[in-house]
Amino acid sequence: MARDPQPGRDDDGRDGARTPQHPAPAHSAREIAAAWERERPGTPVSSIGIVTPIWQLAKLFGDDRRRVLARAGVDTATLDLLSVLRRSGPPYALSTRELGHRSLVTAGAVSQRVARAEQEGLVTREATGGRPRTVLVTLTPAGHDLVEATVDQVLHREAGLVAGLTPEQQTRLTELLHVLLTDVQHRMGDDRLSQVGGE
Amino acid sequence: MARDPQPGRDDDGRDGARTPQHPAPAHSAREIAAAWERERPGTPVSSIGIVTPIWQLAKLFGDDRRRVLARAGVDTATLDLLSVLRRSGPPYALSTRELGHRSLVTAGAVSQRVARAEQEGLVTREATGGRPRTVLVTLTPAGHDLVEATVDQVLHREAGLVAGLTPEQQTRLTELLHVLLTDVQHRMGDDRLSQVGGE
DNA sequence: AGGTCTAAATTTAGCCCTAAACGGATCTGA
DNA sequence: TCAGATCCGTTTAGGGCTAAATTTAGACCT
Repeated sequence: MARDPQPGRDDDGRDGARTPQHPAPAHSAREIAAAWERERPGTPVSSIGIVTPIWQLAKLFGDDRRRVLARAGVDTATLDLLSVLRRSGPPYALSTRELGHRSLVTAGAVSQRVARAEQEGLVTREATGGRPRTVLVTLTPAGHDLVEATVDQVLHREAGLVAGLTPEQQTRLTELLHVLLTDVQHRMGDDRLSQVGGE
Repeated sequence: MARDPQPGRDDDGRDGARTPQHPAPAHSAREIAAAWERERPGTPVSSIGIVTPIWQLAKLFGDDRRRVLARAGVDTATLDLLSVLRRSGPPYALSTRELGHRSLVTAGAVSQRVARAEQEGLVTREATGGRPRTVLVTLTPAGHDLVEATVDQVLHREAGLVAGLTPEQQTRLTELLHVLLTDVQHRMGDDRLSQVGGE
């Protein structure tokens, strides 16, 4: 969720963003937590300061990346697939199972991504007689070229977006995010924890 | 259309494992950056330590929230809409424009969200003869009840997910995320910056 | 060997979103 | 007064994803 507190007084009203359609504002985690406290005293707001900005940043980064890649005629899901293969090094081939693990998407999503990329000649798919049934996805020269032509653009752009933080802040943020991510992955592993926990 | 939490599925008593399909692993930002360096020396990897974990955390939190809410028969987009209205306080009404701003989605998405929620009797929509053409969306008692019945579950669950960080770490992370978010929003405002800049 | 079990990939149904085209009403200026 | 510029909201086209059903081919057992 992402939202804000008060309808009335505000500060924006300036400039008209050029970006496609959507607006920019979106209110801060601080304001959202305050609004819950005001409307529903006792609401457990402690996680909002972390979860909300993470969600908002992911949305902003994701939308931005999609727009940058649209110019190159690729979509983010395809570039993600190709990048994973490219990064894995020669022979640039992985099983669909491995692809799902590394991209955090379901097997069905991998199947569809690969089918689209194969259609465009960016990867090939071959059934190796693995144990139960392993399918190996391999990067084609065209796929390799596409990664080379776009990945620096994306990373360079994103480096610019986080450049507002000092090197020390970037380091500290990276560390904290790493700790949180590791811990969250661990907790999700043992789900059935409190899952919903009721009141 | 209102959907029930967990339909029929009763034939098989045994279950317990909850996680639907997808795996857990996913490589860390550190490994990803190292892989790019190894495969393509010179790749601008400086942003990976920040952007990648943010993206992964948003995915994990989002998937988790969707599963928690599915039990209550709601989807995340609808709860987001209802929450924004609920938090705005009496009379629990906002324009579609304002809704888009606060949820970071396009006008088209707002239109669809409201249409679905209206269909389920969670909000009402009325054209006020505002300036150019303003549509006011108002929370119904049913919508209000749904928020009350679910929002604590979600927030409580998420508080548990970030509980692995010490209070000091949580505070520091909240601060850094806030700074980064503010800065990124500012930079996105003056787009046309380097946009693609690449070579 | 033959029958079942199981793991992996694919297919299907349904949802949500963005971008762009559209529809309508207000305001502006000649 | 009327054309045109604007500004909003809605609609449409198409993409991507999850969850669940389905298919497929080794593995295991008797």
